[in-house]
Amino acid sequence: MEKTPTLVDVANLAGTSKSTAARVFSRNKSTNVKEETKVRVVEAAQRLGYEPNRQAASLRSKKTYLIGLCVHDITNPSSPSLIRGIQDELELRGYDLVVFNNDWDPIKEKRNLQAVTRNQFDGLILSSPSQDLSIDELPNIPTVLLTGDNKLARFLNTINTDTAGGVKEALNYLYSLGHRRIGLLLGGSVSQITNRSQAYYDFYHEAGLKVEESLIANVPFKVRASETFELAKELIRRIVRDTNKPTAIFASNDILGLATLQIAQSEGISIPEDLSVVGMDELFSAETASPPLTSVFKRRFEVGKRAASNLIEQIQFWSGSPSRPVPKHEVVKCSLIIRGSCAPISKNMTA
Amino acid sequence: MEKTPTLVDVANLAGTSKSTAARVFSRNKSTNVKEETKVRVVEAAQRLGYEPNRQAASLRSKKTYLIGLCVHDITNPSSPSLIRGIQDELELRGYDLVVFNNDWDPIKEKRNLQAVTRNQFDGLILSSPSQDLSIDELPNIPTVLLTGDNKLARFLNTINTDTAGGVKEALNYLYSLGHRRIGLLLGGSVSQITNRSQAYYDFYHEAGLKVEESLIANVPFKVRASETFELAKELIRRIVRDTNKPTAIFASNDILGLATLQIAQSEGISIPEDLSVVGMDELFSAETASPPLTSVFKRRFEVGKRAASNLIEQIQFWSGSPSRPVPKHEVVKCSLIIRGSCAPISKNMTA
DNA sequence: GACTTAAATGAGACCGGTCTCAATTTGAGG
DNA sequence: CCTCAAATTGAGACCGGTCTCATTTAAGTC
Repeated sequence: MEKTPTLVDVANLAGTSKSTAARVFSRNKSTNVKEETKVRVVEAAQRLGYEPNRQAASLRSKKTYLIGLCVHDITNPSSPSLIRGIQDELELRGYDLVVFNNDWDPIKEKRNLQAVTRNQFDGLILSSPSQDLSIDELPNIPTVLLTGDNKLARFLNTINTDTAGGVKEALNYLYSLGHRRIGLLLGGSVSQITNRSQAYYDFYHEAGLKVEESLIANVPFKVRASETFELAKELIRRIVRDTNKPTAIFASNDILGLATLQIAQSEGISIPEDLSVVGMDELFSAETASPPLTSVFKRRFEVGKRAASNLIEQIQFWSGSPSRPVPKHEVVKCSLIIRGSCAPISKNMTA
Repeated sequence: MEKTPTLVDVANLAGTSKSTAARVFSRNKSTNVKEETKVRVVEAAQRLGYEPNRQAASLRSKKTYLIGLCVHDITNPSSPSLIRGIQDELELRGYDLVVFNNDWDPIKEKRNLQAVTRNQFDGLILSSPSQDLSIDELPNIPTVLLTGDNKLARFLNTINTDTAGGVKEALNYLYSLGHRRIGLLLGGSVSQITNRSQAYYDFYHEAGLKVEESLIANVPFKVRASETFELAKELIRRIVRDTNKPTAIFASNDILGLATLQIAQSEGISIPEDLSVVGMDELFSAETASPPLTSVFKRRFEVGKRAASNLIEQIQFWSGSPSRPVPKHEVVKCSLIIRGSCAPISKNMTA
């Protein structure tokens, strides 16, 4: 039927040249078009229902206004708020976002990066690429990395959560409630585990306490959250049944924290009276748990916003320069959300 | 500095014409290229690190291999698995997905639709557009609708969850456990509320029971899940303190179900001994709650997959025809996930 | 070997914008 | 009214593929 109108159609109707009409819709501010002409063009466009064709535009201008994001899995509870932060920031600047899942699979990761190149995206946000990804396997476009502990951090801007700080804040809080024997549940990737256990050791050292290795447990990583959850329950049951059990537990992610809550309840341990629990990640589940789980909030939304604005800045300044600029690294502080899963230590706990 | 190689570069290196080289990378299967030539071209491409430029391709072919998805909010707990289903199905067909949030705002919704047009997307999935959106405000491209109760359903293919069926299944289950006085918690959009309360009335009618209006409560809709959660708690507290309280509660979404769990616990009502609870939506939180919440699973992932494959089919068959085809409507059945929040009715409940 | 048909390749227009550069118009100043 | 710089406008190449159509080459057939 009637084909979609093009810029030429608009120009004809408005009685100007294609060039002038183009200037009306150009993103480039420095276009000089007489007010009267502009009005005529806009009206013509309106009448025809004209909408600029971005594919055509980007072919010449090399700008697609599309950004790629590679995460492990959008289904992972920490993804949505990150993505939302990115989207909100991008929307302000007129960019759209395409999300890819790599499912922790390096092969898939590379395929996704290829798609990024093929689609001529203007920028890329990498949530946590595999360690063996090298810089020249990346598309040569502005990029932001969301993990500090990756080799690529030597080349790319990073926005990173201060998890170590968050761990310390949580431990400090438990310490201030009188807890001295604090269990540590570790999980996730290797770097997450080392990072968090390091913070734990540091805290104990600074506090002048001795670490009891029996209080530390490591939950093997599983892709599916519910599998992790099941595994964690087994482990926690053991810890909690131990005669020598801790008075508090710091779970380095909310899944572990929630598992602790559930196990405790099924074992007849009441929380927070008999055991204090702190989680990390600030999932919605933490809020709805019974009791609501005190948790270290990683502010993924904020991370997303910062990543996006950092990226746009890069896009604006990088254009033309031959090699990547010197990378900058930003850190986002965590904050502790206190809810009902912790209590001061009581007599009957210090058996 | 060395600019990215183009098809012409590849053709030159391979010693063929641009046309022949193009055929090697064409998606169109019916391309006749001699095996030997093909190898030469592929090798040349490899050597140059050539990656086809999709913007250029789509300018002429009118195919962008991009699909748009409009949801309320990616942060909404039911979004991620839906999106993942769509992505997985699209990936198989070589399409990528751009997600837009409308935040329940018709203005934003229209802006998003404009972006869909501007970007020349090949297809569109509308999660739940506002009721006052008319068919000619939509981009004239293949579209799938994910709500059956919208005016647009007269024009568009829909994939819809059989929520009414799910409600009945849940009520049936409670009935089979001996429950006769089942509370109903309603929430969400108007259509969701009418839909589910209708199913509830139908069930009671078919079972030959009389509905007690005092057992039905309506939680006003809030954008933020945690606000809904707080509101719900107030309401539930009232129901549960009532001397004439129900023996079971069906919450028409998991947020309400979880709120029930939390309130019950804080009121000293133990679940499932004193009160059975069934939720709906199958959030991860339902699994991690204490006790784990029995819930009607809406299979959003499946919905997503079906929506995507339905859309692709449309794209393949619709091409060229002047007007939209006669819409087809698919329904995805719910399934009840039984966990620990329900028990058979006991003597002391039937006061 | 000539003839017919299918397979493979090449030429060049075309998609709908952007971008550069030249041409035209406008406005201030003298 | 004339001059000159600044503001507007117009012309047309260009981006990197796809698509159509013509041409060349290969494969059968008798």
